Amino acid sequence: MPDLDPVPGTRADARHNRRQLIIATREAIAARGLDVSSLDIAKAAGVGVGTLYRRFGTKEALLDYVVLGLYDELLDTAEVCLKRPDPWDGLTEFVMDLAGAHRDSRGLAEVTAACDGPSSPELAQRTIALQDVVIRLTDRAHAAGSLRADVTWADILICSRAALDTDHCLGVDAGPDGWRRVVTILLDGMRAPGRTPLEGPEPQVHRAE
Amino acid sequence: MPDLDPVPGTRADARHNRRQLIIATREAIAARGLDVSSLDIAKAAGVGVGTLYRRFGTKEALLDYVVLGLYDELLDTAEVCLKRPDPWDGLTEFVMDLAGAHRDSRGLAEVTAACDGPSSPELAQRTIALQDVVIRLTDRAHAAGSLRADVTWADILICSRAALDTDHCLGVDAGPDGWRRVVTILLDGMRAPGRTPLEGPEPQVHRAE
DNA sequence: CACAAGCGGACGGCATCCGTCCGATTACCC
DNA sequence: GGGTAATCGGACGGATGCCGTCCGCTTGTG
Repeated sequence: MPDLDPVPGTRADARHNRRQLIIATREAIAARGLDVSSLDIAKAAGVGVGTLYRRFGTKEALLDYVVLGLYDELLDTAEVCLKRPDPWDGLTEFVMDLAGAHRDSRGLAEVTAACDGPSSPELAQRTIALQDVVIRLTDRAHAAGSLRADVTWADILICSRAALDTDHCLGVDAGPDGWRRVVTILLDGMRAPGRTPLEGPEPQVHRAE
Repeated sequence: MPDLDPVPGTRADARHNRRQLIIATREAIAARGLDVSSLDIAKAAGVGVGTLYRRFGTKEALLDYVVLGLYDELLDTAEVCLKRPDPWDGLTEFVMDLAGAHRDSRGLAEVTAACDGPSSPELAQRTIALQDVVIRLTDRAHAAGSLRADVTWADILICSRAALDTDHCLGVDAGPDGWRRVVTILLDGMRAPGRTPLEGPEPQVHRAE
């Protein structure tokens, strides 16, 4: 959780409020997505809306800052997975983690789904870094022969969103960890050798240059 | 598309407007979900809001009627799948169809995800009927030995929501039919014999009695 | 202890939505 | 073809929600 405060000349209460705002924003976008009201965030942080705008200038800026933190955590996890001795273990762990992160924060899920590319240069940089790690994870698993050949790294990313909305269906309740069953089934379907050939075009990449 | 008009004594223009409203509502909730404004629906139908309320009494009533139609279509597809000679083919076709239906109508996806049970007795009846067909589809596939034993019929329902939000992730674009790749991978993961055991509790059922 | 920095939340302005109501229009029956 | 009752469109009142500012009061700090 990035809490270093970039404005060291501020008073102690201001720093404290800044932190509370970040924490509250994290929780708010996790639960309700990016469409949170300034008032909700401020209330949850125990401050007035004025303080939010004084500390961050814009609601937008606050959200950007928090989302960037989430991306950085994602990168950390990904690099841990890359260090696993078994390529398949590393890949599956990553997919499970990314799926979990998406589920843990609706706001994060909304940002990774943005089809017009990242909103800020910082986010674009993290996106590319994440893509690179996923490519390496996938290459390793392909080389080891544990991942079916027709599954691309882009499929891996797409599939890690599959557990997003799988809590209920037609009266069935998957329970709090039900999404893990879905991801497990998916991963089994990805193991080499594949059985049903994947048809249609592979997912395409828009690299933000 | 259910268009029989339940109020035969009405004038021709009234019947026509009623139909237009139903069509417009279908398209509106497909694209934007259940949270559509009366004005949007009326505009798309080429009528005034007054007509909407005159024909259906409530926005709620109009939505209910349209959703019920979607459920009935779902039931028809399901029963077609049940008639396929190969149990595995029938099951996979159903999962693909249900996933597609969820994707085709955001409104339908919102209704099937309702965790507090169906809102109307009519919907509850359709829900149970659908569950019954899925149970039979699953039993057949289990009996034939083509579906791994630890996948339950409830898993089938849950998994048919997995393709709901899989269009983009971190700059990757799955394309218009990309979701089919996800479902295909899932179905491969469901084939007997399973490889990674499914842990955790099975999805639970809330039968609306 | 003085005072600058910081605080809370009321506020004006804007957008959206619901469901009603009424003057104008039109389908249908004779 | 004409009279009439059914129907229509959309303006409207009332309600809600959100943004970002502004100002009188509070508080940390040198």
